[in-house]
Amino acid sequence: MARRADHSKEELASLVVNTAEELIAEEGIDAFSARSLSRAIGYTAGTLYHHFKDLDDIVTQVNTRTLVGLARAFAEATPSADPRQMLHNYADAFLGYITLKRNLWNALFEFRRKPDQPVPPWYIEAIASLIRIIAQCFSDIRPDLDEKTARQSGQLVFASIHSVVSLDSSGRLSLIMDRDITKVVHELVDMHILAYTHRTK
Amino acid sequence: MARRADHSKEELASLVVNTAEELIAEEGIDAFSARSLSRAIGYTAGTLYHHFKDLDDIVTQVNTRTLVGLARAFAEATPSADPRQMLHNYADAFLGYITLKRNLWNALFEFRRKPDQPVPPWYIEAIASLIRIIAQCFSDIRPDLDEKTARQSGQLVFASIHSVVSLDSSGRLSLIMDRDITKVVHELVDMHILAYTHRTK
DNA sequence: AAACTCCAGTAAACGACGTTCAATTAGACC
DNA sequence: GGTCTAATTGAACGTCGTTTACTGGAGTTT
Repeated sequence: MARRADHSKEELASLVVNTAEELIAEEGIDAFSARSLSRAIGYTAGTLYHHFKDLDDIVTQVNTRTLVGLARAFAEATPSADPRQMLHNYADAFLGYITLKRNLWNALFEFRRKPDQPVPPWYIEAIASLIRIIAQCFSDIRPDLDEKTARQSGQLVFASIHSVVSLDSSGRLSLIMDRDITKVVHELVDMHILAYTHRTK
Repeated sequence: MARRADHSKEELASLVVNTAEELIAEEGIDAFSARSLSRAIGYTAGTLYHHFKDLDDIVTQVNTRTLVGLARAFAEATPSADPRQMLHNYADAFLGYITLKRNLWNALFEFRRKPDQPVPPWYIEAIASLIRIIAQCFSDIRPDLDEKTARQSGQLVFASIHSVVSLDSSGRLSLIMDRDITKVVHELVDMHILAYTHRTK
């Protein structure tokens, strides 16, 4: 078994989170456990609890990375002067990212934290910053509408797309429709653009 | 412990499903287990496996009831000659039903069946019949568009609303927005109507 | 260099989980 | 009453997250 000389406190902490990320990415959140993680890093399960509050703590750190990665994917989306096209480009960035990191993305929303456990605030802030980017496109489409309306549309399109993609990832989209997720997402984007374009207030 | 004289095979089967439904409705799917169920009916856990293949089997039967109940809620939605109003009425029926049966509704989508386990076909058919009802409203709004377009819009609005409601039920809608689910759902309906009304093809 | 303190890490345990199975036992039939 | 069958049990298996008493090596003090 590994001894403390092998890794400093910080090294071990990042070893744990890195390995957790790999395991979840490869095997999915269902196959992830305290014992499989500790086995993978060459320590026993108890050690994890000296460095992290619980498994939730570890998964949350992995999830944070996943969210940061999505923000980067957004930042690297193909630029376009047309806000409508830009919304589609963000959709492609989103689709590309979650396709690449399917299991990690699912972990973000499938991992069941124990009840009452509040969502860490930077989760919310990370998502809010993505929605701000989307809302800006809506503002560009109809500059006459106020900022709140654009933000709400951004939230709606984000929630809709996220949800449909989640359904797809968990294999349940086929309960509702037998169509390609990429097509569905872009159709949703078109739908939101069309509705926003024709809004009266 | 209960003996076989207490319940016939059929009585016991329905006792199991009834009790499972009650337990899930009251405590949520997370608190539901083979042992808690068997304790509630006065048998041991092993007995469950003589009458059902596994827990999945039992939960699936409960879920089927939930879907049937939703179909009834749709059928009992306030009628309206205006297809746009009717879509909102269906949305209200949906919201009312899942508010009433929150935990059962969550069980439908949160219960993790083991991998590769195919979704029972009548699940899909039950949902398809709901979507047909919605698609009819879209057909009435724009009779000039073909049936396939209406059906796809029906699927899209169903998926969007279902997803947003799921996010809300699992407490994760607040990750994205801080708004009342009823408002959001009706706004989504309006948006889909607006977009459908202005479709070009 | 020996003694001492401290704490990272271990192994074992706890109480849960889904599921299986040999043994028992109650009811049905002859 | 005896025999057969099938329902039911209780213990067991291997899993899970988490806690805990103990150990032994590293760093510090004498």
